[in-house]
Amino acid sequence: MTGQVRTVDGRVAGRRGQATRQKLLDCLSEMLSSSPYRDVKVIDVARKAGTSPATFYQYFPDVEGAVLEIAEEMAKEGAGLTGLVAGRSWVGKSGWQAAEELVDGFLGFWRKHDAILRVVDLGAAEGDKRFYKIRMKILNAVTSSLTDSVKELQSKGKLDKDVNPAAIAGSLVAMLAAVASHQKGFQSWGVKQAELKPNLALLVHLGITGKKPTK
Amino acid sequence: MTGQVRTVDGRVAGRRGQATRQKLLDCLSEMLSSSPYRDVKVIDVARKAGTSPATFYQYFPDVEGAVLEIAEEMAKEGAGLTGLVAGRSWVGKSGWQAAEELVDGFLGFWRKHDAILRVVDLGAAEGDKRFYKIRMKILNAVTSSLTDSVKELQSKGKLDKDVNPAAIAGSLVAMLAAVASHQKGFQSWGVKQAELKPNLALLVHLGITGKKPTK
DNA sequence: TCGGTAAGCTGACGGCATGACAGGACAAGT
DNA sequence: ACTTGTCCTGTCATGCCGTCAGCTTACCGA
Repeated sequence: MTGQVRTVDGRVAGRRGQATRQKLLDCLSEMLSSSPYRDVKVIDVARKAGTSPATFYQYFPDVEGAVLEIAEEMAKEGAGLTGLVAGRSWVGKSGWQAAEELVDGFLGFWRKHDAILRVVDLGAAEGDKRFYKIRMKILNAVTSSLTDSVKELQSKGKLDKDVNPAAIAGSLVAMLAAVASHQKGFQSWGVKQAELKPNLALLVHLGITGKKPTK
Repeated sequence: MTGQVRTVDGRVAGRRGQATRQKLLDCLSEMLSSSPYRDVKVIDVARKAGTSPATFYQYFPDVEGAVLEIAEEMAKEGAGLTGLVAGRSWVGKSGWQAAEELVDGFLGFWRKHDAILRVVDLGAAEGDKRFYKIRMKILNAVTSSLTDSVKELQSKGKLDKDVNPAAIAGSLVAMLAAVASHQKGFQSWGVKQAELKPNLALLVHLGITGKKPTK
């Protein structure tokens, strides 16, 4: 299943090849953090990795292809985000704690991978199915768990029947992602980082349970 | 104040020049809707406008410069979004109506300008202050009004004192923007367009007032 | 009517990135 | 040393970028 790493022209990559490949990915990742996506050139990545453009094209069809690779890697790590929600109780104090930890974990993940995530976001918004799929993979990790939580509360009669669990969960997750992408934006509204989190947690808690949290 | 339109080399643009300039902007706008931002080339825009690349560079320093121009134009229109919130009452049935109309108006605006907005979003996320400023201009139109609404409810004692109005308002607006950018994403969770809006309105209402809406 | 002046446009050019290929360097086994 | 398959790069054709000089067009005052 874990098909060997292959070059563009079909050869299987050996140890040395994989190292070069990885180095190219690392350098690309670094460049994405420091310069606009539109201005990232193959030649710069290759130079940074101490190799030539031709080598780059041996392992990736183009910049986009390499970006997808990095994104895929990140998506694997993102699967772990499920743990932030799965099996959590949303009643009483533990509900508030669940909200806080969800916000914290999510923002941390997004901040860690912000450079690649904004490219994924762009690709998805532009309608590229490959990026779209990766974005879904990450968000689904959280959204589907949250959806289940909402459904459960609904079935216990603690929540109106006419809310759509998936819509609520999806919207809240989208909110977390958006806020994480533009954290700096809040500073111009006079909102500090530390203040942001509890307010996000409040919104999440309100959205999931329909009630104010008991802290 | 309304400085004349000027070419890159300082000449003032006459009627014909402004027409060409506008045509270039229109064509660029169209291209942004149909192809990835990264792949939009000056030569394509020029060809589409029936002119030459050199002409493009007479009016804009580069693609980014032209995009900023389009974005600025849109931001002016975005100022009208204030009307969706300003002077609204958030109590009782009118509160639910306010939430519904806010969601509707916001999603409509975002959908109308989705191509340019995703580029603005990217630029802002990458830390480009010019894009960032434009994004703020649009979001502020709604956010500051919403912030006022929250403050008012707070001063009347209808809302906890420890919530930060700006953080709440900003987060809700970010949510609306994010959901609008990725509306298609919700379909894969089995959420239809029409279902999405009332659920978003519910979240907005909950966030602003802290209470379930009375419909 | 006739220049004069500024606006408007483009052909052409050096420079650089792209993407493909063939051939040389290198490591490992025999 | 020889073979085999991996790995890298020099080189090349192509195409876009960004600039400039110079040509055409429109406007205006005499």
